[in-house]
This record gives sequence, structure tokens and C-alpha cells, in this order.
Amino acid sequence: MARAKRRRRGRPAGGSAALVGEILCATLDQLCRAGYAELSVDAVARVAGVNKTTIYRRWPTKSELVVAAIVAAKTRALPFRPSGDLRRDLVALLDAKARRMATPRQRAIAYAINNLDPAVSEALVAELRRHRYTIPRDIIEHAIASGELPRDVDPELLAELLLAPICHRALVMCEPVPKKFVEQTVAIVLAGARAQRRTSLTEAPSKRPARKSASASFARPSS
Amino acid sequence: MARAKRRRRGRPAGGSAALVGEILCATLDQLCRAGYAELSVDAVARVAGVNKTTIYRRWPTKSELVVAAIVAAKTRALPFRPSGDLRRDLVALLDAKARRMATPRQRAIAYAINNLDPAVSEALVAELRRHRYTIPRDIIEHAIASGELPRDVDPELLAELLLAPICHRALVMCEPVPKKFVEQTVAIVLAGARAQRRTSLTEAPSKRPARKSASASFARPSS
DNA sequence: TTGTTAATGCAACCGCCGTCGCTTTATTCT
DNA sequence: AGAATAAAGCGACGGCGGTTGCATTAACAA
Repeated sequence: MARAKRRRRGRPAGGSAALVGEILCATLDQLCRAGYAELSVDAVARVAGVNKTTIYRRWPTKSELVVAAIVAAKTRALPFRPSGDLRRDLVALLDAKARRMATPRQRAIAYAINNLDPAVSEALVAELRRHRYTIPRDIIEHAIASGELPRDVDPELLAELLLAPICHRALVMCEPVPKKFVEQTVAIVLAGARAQRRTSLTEAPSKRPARKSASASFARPSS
Repeated sequence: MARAKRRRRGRPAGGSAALVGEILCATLDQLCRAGYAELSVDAVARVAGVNKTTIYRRWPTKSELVVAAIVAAKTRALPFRPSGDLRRDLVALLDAKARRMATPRQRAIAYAINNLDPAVSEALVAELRRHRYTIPRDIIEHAIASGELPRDVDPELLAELLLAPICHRALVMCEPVPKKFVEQTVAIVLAGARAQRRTSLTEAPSKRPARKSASASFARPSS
């Protein structure tokens, strides 16, 4: 209401920004080093040179502390400047993402997110979800606008088909993502999108004559 | 080493199979209910009607207990019987996988695997890795043999491109996987594989003339 | 039946995590 | 300078997860 600035005298609220920085930095450090499960607030406090109570007062739970550390360390979007060549741009972008995902820091963050208290991480995952496919989708939308891709492809879907294999390899399978794999993924998905014009993207599942006759003998035991 | 059967007398080693079953069942139950982090061996013991010590003696760590529960509950491969129609078979298989992945049990298992002690889960993930793409890969290999797909596509790669989006949605993004999404994924990837014959799958990145001129204006701030 | 062997139950213990009450320190207004 | 206010330090406590030593019980062979 009409409560003006009304600075009450005394020590200012909000605490020391420097302390907060130390703590969040130490949190991320421990997260990379030990993972979410093994992360102990005691260790964070020790590394940050701070009493454990100080941390617990500001972030009541480990999840909240880690969420704060993640949002504080949120890496800027890749400084990506498209050349205009669709395939090259996609390969460059996805390869950059793959390499970033291989970073211990990003891996630790990605793994931690799955373990956070859902109620606490809700806002964070919503944020991530909003931005998940923006960059490849922008490139694809532009390619559609310029006529390089057919109009009836779904940019969001295509972005997902491009990004998913990289994320799957890097995060789920925990395997390296060589550049060649990125190139092959882009090649196939792009070729598929270009061919979409003449095959059935819509609901109708079989405009094209099915070739059932060719392979009736291929049956495997249900074990 | 001429030690014959030489049954030593006394209570037989190995413990009660029934007890083991109870414990592993309770472990999986708790895993679905609370997730790996929240899973407490005390609770498992309570549910299984067994003393905590019994569990700890047989499986020294929580990771080992959970791994044992997972391998004990390993679901049989999907009883999938291909019809011979490539697209329909892939859609059916992937949709079945998607629906299974949405099961709380499978979700809990998938999430837990990321949190296990790597040294303990090593064998398990190696096993999973060996079998990861077998079924779609078999279908694809058969399609290649029957001439329905070009010879120069990599079955393993194609299987990965098909499976990754489904896993990514279900596990990483924690979103539902509608059948339509599966159909679209299969459509695009299959179309891309078919088109692979005439575009560049190999190292050479640009046999096709690049259309750089079309979209030089598409540049976004690096923020 | 009886002895042998190993699994199971029981209870106590250690250590770490998270909390609480109190004291100390730092900052700002009067 | 001194009072006021809130953050930060400090120590101790309760609780839980994991461990250990010992007593008990169950299964099998002689």
C-alpha cells in the first residue's frame, strides 16, 4: 500500500551477496565432484568457508540449494551465428550442444535435475522446457520460410528428432557423441523431412502401398 | 580339484529363496513408490517382514540391493511378432515400448539406474547396452535384406534414431508419448533412410549444392 | 534324535544430516 | 558514538541409515 521506502535502520536484509556466491559456487563444485546423492551440505559449507547453519537457513532443503546453484550458473545460450546453410548450421549447433553436454558440469546438472524434489524444481524444469528446442527450431522455421524444407513439416517435431538422439547418447546412454554421429543424424532427419512432401505425414497411415508380401517369413519367437 | 559333491552337513547355504523374493519384491515396490533417493532399507525390511540386518548382509549397499531387484524383475522382451510391413511393425514396436516406459515401474527403474553406484551397476548397464537396440535393429536389417531399405544405411544408427526420441520424451522430458508422435518419428526416419541412397551418408559433407545464398540474413544475437 | 552349519533376529552402536537456541558480528540510522 | 536490526557463527540435540557382535533358529547329515 502506501508504505514508502521506509528504510528501517539496522543491518540490511538479504545477507552478503559475496557469501551467497561462494556457497552456490561450492555447491556446483560438489555437485560435479560427487553427484547429487553424495552431495553433503556439510561439505559445501566446509568448501565455502561458511557455517552449515547459514546454508540451511537460506535454502531449507538440499534440492533448493542445488536449484539455486543451477539457476545461478545458468550458461548463456550458445553464441551461435547461422551461416545460412541448413545442414551445416544444424551440424554445428548440435555438435556444439553435444560437446557442451559432455562437460562434467553439464552432466552433473542434467543428472541432478532428475533427483530434485519435483515441487522445488518445478519452475526450473518449466523454464528448461520452454527453451528446450528454440535454437534448432528457429533454424528449421527459417529453412521452411525460405523454401528449403517443405511447408508441411512440424518444426518442433523436427527439432526434437534432431536433438533427442544427441541427448539420448550423451545423457541416457552415457556414451560419447562423435561428430560423425551428429552428421549422420542431421543427414537422415533432414532427408526425411524433405521427403515428407510426398509421403504421409498426416493421420492416414498408408497412402503408399504396403509391401507386406515381401517379408512374411520374418517371425521371431516371442521370448 | 577332485572335490566331488561332498555335501557338508548342516543348514544349506544360500538362504531362503522365499525370503529373497520377498525382499526384492519389496525393494522394487519401494523404488516405484519413493524413488531411489528416498528408498530406505529400513522400509524395505519392514515391508518384507524381515530384519534390516538380513538385507544388509546379503547386499552390502543399497545400490547392490536395487540392482538385484532390477535384474530379478527384468521384464521379458516384448512378445512382438512382426507382420512384415516395415512401417507398421516399427510403429507397433516403438509404441509398445513407449507405453511400457510410461509404466511407473519402468520409470522408477530407468531413473534408479542413473543413481546407482557405477561400480555396482556396471554389469547391469553393460547388459542393457548389449540389448538396447536389438529388436528394431532386427526389423531394419530384415528390411534391408528384403530390399525395402537401401543397403548403405546403418541398422544400428537407424534403430538409435528411432528409439532415441521415444526414450527422450518418456525419460528425459517426462512427457507422454502419444501414438501419433511415434508414427511421425517412424515416418520421417524411414523416409530419411530411404532417401539416403541419393544423398551423402558418407564423410563428404556437401555433394548437394548448398543454398547459402538463400538465408544470409538469419542471424540472432548471441545472448 | 542329535550334532553341525549357516541363515536370521535382535539390540546396541557410530556417524552424518538437518534443526534449534543462543551468541557474536556486521551494517545502518539517529 | 551508540542503538537497532538482522545475518552469521557456534554447539548440541534428535533421527535415521548403515554396521557389528551375539543369540536364536532352521535345515540337513549321521
